[in-house]
Amino acid sequence: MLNYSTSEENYIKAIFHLQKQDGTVTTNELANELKTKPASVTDMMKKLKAKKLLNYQPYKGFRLNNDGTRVALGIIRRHRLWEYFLAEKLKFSWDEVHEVAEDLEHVSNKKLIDKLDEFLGFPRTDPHGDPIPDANGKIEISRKICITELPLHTVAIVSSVSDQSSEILELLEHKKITIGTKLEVKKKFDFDKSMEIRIGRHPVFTISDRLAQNIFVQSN
Amino acid sequence: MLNYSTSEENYIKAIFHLQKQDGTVTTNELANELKTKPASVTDMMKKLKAKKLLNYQPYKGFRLNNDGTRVALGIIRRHRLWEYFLAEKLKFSWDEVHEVAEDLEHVSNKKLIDKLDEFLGFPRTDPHGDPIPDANGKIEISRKICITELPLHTVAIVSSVSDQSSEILELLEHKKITIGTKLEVKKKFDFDKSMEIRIGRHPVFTISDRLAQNIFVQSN
DNA sequence: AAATGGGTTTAGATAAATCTAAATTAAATA
DNA sequence: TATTTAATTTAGATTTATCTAAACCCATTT
Repeated sequence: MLNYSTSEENYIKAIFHLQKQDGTVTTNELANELKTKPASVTDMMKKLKAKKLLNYQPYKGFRLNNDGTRVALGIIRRHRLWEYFLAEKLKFSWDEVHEVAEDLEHVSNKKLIDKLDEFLGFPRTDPHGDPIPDANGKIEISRKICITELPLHTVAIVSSVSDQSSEILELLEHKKITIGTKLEVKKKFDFDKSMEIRIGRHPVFTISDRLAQNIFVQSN
Repeated sequence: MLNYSTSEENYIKAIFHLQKQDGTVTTNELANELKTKPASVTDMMKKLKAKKLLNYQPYKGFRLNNDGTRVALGIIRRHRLWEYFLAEKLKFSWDEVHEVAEDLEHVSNKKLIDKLDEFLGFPRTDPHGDPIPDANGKIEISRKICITELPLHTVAIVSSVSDQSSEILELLEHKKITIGTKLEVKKKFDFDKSMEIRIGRHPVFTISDRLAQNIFVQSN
């Protein structure tokens, strides 16, 4: 099991998150995601290609291969276990864990992570509702759909939120939407794609399309 | 509170440990400690002097000033809290925690460390018996003496071991010497400075001077 | 098919941390 | 005090990760 630099790991993780399903990732997308410059991305892609972690032909975009995916899942496992630890044991609030885990995830001692996993009782999801890969890199494919796709008047349980900036988390807290919240979409407006939702017996209220796109529910 | 690179932190910590009491640290000592080259040490000393963390005149050795000491105590606090966490919560064995903590200590998020401290119940010493600085950088001055200084036939309690290589810890484990062990020096030999010690009602056995110099007991 | 323009890559520079080899200083010795 | 030697510093090179600016590719549009 080779070790990768913090910078390499950040690139690998970002590619994993961006490549979703079948597509490839472009230089600009990645530069934007990592708040770096396209030239830096190209340099790193050459390096990761040389390390055989991704498929990359100049001008054609890139995609993690099997080895790269395995590495990415290891990083995500560390990140999500630390998030769980921070929320569950250290009582960090939901919107603070991501940032701290960004640093902790780069400490890559397998025994540490496996023992942490055991200490935490082998949690299946992190505080945002995202599945945690196991020690072998296996991850539950979460059958989740965005509430923008949810039929009207159907109660569903919030299982995760995708954007993990503290801004969105602050907003969700204000609206009292969290993992496990039961909600129902009452109305959608074509004009701005905003929607009215209801939580339990509380009055109906409005959320923007931008926010709705980041809220997911379990679809089993 | 400024941030320092992993490399800077390793230098600061090493100086702190080497400078003991009143003396200064030399370039070679530090290079040896950090397994680096004297030229690299000189470069870093210029940098740390520019950051006003130490007193340094070319060819005269160096010593942390107040700010440098404060930074060092922060690093040591993080290191020892993680060691405690690893031993107490993750059930790492005594001789494994140091190495893992070497990585974790560089994650320098004050809130993380203060919450970890609280979660652990504000431990006073790490698994090696060394005191943990509090959130303000206060550290108990441990009144400990080396067993080489201990008068004969005086029972004392092992409170810490200084060298934290896995080699010494393996040897201590074999000899059944650990923090809290009650022992008594029965005989010292001038020739090789080896000594015979007794633990509880077990038969007397010999330890080398090299080992003895790393075993400390509380002297209150 | 030629031109345009956005996305991408290359070229060359910079900063951090390290190294080797050479020069320098200070302390010990003759 | 002059000399030797060991420790230390300087000079210059290397690696990693980044940047800016210039060059390049290619798909879409005239």
